[in-house]
Amino acid sequence: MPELPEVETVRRDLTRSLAGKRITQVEILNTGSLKGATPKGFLGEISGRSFTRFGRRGKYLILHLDTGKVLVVHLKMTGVLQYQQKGDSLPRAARIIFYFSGGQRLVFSDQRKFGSIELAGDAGTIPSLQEMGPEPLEKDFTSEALKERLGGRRGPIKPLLLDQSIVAGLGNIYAAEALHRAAIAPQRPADQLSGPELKKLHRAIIQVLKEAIAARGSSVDTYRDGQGKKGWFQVKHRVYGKQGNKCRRCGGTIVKEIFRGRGTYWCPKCQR
DNA sequence: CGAGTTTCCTGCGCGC
DNA sequence: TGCGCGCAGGAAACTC
Ligand SMILES: [Zn+2]
Repeated sequence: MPELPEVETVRRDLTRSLAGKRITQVEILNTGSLKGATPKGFLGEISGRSFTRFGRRGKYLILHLDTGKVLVVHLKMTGVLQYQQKGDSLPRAARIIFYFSGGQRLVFSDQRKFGSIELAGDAGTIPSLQEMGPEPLEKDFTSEALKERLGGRRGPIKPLLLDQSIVAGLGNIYAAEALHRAAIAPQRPADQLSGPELKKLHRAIIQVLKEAIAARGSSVDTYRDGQGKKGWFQVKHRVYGKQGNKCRRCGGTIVKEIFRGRGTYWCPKCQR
């Protein structure tokens, strides 16, 4: 599942691959993957254009066109954006393909069709982007900012970490990993976290995201980077997907539980 | 406003 | 080996 580190890896890859390339043609294989324009309108807006800048906000990738318009991409669970050379084999789940003048292509594939590419005048017009919380790797994400965003909410901390309006870019993997590093149980009511615990959590979020970016993300399922290659942070996971294993901190057994309808991985012995 | 529930979609793993 | 079923999950849309 692409979360902040995976989307950031793709952003960096595409920045290198696509700079200065002109789009000659677009092929829409699944119209449901396209938002903000009809297929015909999309072709008209995109053909002949080039990408000028590659941004990210939370798990959204923002591709700026030379017209000033943007493509806002969300990979959701199984979306992949990969740059291919002429002759590379097309992914089975290819949904939208951008062709470039040199014969290369950018392929958006998405097995479960949850992801999308939205054409917009600018990123600010998209409601979910307007409501996005602080970027955890920016300077304004302080432990005070985290506390303020949690705003005395009484619900359990884990679902709140998945709420993009509280912190941008965390998903099931990195919420679990950050809570384990901070030794906080997923069920703990957010308003009962102490000052030191919030500081530890804040630090854990930043550290795990930075380490994951350095490892080019977690390829637990279908995730691939901008070159179609796997990341390797999954081998560094301490709780996510590690049910039945021993906790590296306390020797306890990692469990997987369904909590609030989501798979939740944690160590009941050292996460309190 | 917050909190809970449903929906989207399809490959995979499981049980028989 | 083959079949059918249930599961996984981010976030929008909905209800209470
Ligand atoms: Zn432990």
